[in-house]
Amino acid sequence: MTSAPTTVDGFHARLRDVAEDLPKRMRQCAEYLADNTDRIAVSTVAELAEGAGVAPSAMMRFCQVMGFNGFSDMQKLFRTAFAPGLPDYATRLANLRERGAESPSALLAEFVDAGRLSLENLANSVDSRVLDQAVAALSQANVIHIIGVRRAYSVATYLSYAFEKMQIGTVLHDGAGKLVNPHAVRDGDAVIAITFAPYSEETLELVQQAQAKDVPVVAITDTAMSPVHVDDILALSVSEVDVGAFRALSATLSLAITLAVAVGAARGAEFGI
Amino acid sequence: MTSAPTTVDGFHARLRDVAEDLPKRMRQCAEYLADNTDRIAVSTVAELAEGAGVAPSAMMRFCQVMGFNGFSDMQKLFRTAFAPGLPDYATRLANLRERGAESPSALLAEFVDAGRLSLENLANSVDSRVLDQAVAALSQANVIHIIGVRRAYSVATYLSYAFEKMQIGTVLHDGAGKLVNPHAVRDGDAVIAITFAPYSEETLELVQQAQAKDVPVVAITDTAMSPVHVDDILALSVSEVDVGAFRALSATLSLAITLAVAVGAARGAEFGI
DNA sequence: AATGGATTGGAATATTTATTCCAATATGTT
DNA sequence: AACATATTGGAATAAATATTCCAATCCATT
Repeated sequence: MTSAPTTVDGFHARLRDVAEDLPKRMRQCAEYLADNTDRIAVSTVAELAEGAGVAPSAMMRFCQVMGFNGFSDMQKLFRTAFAPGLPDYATRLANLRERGAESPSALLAEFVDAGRLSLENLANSVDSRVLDQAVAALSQANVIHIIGVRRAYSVATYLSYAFEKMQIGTVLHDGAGKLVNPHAVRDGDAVIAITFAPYSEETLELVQQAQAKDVPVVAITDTAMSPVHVDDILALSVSEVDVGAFRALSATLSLAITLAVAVGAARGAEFGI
Repeated sequence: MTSAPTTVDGFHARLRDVAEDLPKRMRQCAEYLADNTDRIAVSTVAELAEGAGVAPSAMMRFCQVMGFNGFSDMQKLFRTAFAPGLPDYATRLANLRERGAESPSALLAEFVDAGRLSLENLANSVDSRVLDQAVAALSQANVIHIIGVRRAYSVATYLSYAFEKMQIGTVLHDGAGKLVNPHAVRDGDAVIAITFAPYSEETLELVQQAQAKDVPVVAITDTAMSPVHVDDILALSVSEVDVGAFRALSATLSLAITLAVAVGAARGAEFGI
C-alpha cells in the first residue's frame, strides 16, 4: 500500500503521478482538485464532488486512490497546513507591487489591473445591437475570413482556432509577406477584421474588397476613430487600458471568444472548444 | 435583534463592540477568536472551544451573542470569504444554457465576468519567485523559442510579436504539419512553452529536447497537474475560469505580456510595443 | 452479440459535529 | 446569610457529513 502524501507539495506530486491512466470520473476529480486545492480545507465532499461534476462516492474513492483513508483524512492535511494569508484581491495586488517598482510582480499587478478595467469597460461599452447583428451575419456565412496582423494576429489565430473547433469553416489571412488573397472571398462569405492603430494596409484592403462584393464585414477595433467605423461595417470597439506604452488584449480576447461561441450556438454546433 | 456581521471586517468590529461587559467565558471566546480568526473556517466548535478553554456550549452561545444563528452560520462567513470566485459553478453553467446561448450580450457578460475572476486568481496565485526566475532566464537567452499549438498558439503569436517589437530575437515554432524543429534550439537559448490540457505532443517534445540540452524552459500552463510541473522547468500556472465548456485567455495573455515586457525591461530594450 | 471486468451512482449506514436544554454553580444584592 | 439572577458545563438530541456497499452501467475483448 502506498502511503498518503503528508505535505501539500507531496499532494500535487501524487496527483501528477496518478494522473496518467485514470478513468473518466477519477480524472475529473484530479483535475478539479488540482485547480481548487485551496478549497479542500473548507469544503465538504459533497461540495467538492459537485464542483468536479461527480458523485460524492466518486470523490471518496478518489481520496483512496490518492492514498488517504478517506476524505476526512485528506482534508486534515489541508486544514493543518491551512495558511491564513489569503488577503483580498486589493491587498494582494498591493503586495505584488511592493516587490519593487521594476519587478516582474509589480508589472503583473499593473497588467492585471489594466485587464480588469478593460473588461469592465467592455461590458459597458459594447453596443449589443451591433453585436447581435454581427452574430447574425456570421451565422449565415458560408466561410468566415479572418484577418489581423501584428498584435491583432493573436486575436485572429484565436478566432480561427475557436471556429474550427466548432466546425465552422474559416480562412485565416495572415498577411505574411503582405500576401493577402482577396479573391478567396466569395459571395455568401463573411469577414472578421481585427485592426488597431496604426491600421494596417493589408487589413483595410481586404475589408474594402469584401465591401465591394457586398460581403458583410465585422470589425474588432480600438476607438471610434478607427477607419472601419463606417456604414455597412459592423464595428465592435474595445478600448484596452494600457500600461505604459504597452497594451494587453484581455478584453479583446473576451469579445472574440464571445463572438465565436455565440455564432457556434446560433449554428447549433456541438460545444466543446 | 441585531443582525450578524456579513464581512470579516464586520466581524471584527462586532467583536470590539461586544467586548465590553462580557462574562468571563464569553470574554475568553472573544479573545480567542480575535486572535485566531483564521482558524474558524477550518475548525469544529469543539476545537475552538478547547482552544479558548471553554465548553463547546459556551462557544455556541458566543456565536449567538455575535448575532449568528449558530456556529455553522458563523463559519459559513469565513468559508466563503476565504475562497473568492464562484463556488456554485453548476448553477452558472445552467444559467448559461438558459439565457447565454440566446443572447450574445449575456454571453459577453459571462466571459467578462470569467475574465475578471481569472485575473484575480492570477494575482493571487502567481508564484513571484518563479516569475522572477523566468524573467532572469529569458533575459540572458540568446534566442527565445516559443511554442504553443491550438489554443496556446494565440498566446505564442502574441509573445512572438511582443518580443520582436522589442527587438528580442525569437523563433516561433508553430508545429504546423507536426513540424517542430528541435535542432534549432542551441546552447544559450531559452524556450517558452505554452500548453494546456490536453497537452500536445509537439510541445512536450520540444520541451524535452530543450532539457536534454540544458536549455532553460519557461512554461505557461494550466493546472498544477500539467506535465510541465517538474523540476528544472519554470512553470507558471494560470487557471482560467471557464464559461460552460469554453475558456478564454484573459489571464494567460496578461501573464504573457508581463513576461515579455519584464524581459524587455531587463534587457534595457527600447519600449514601444 | 456475449462475456467479463472495470467503473459508476445512489441508497443505506456509521460517524462526526452542531445544537439545545437543564440542572448545577457562581455572582451580586438586600 | 438568603435570595434572585446570571452564567456555566455536560448530557441528550438533532443535523450534517462521511463512508460503505451493491446493483446498474459502461467498455473492451472475443
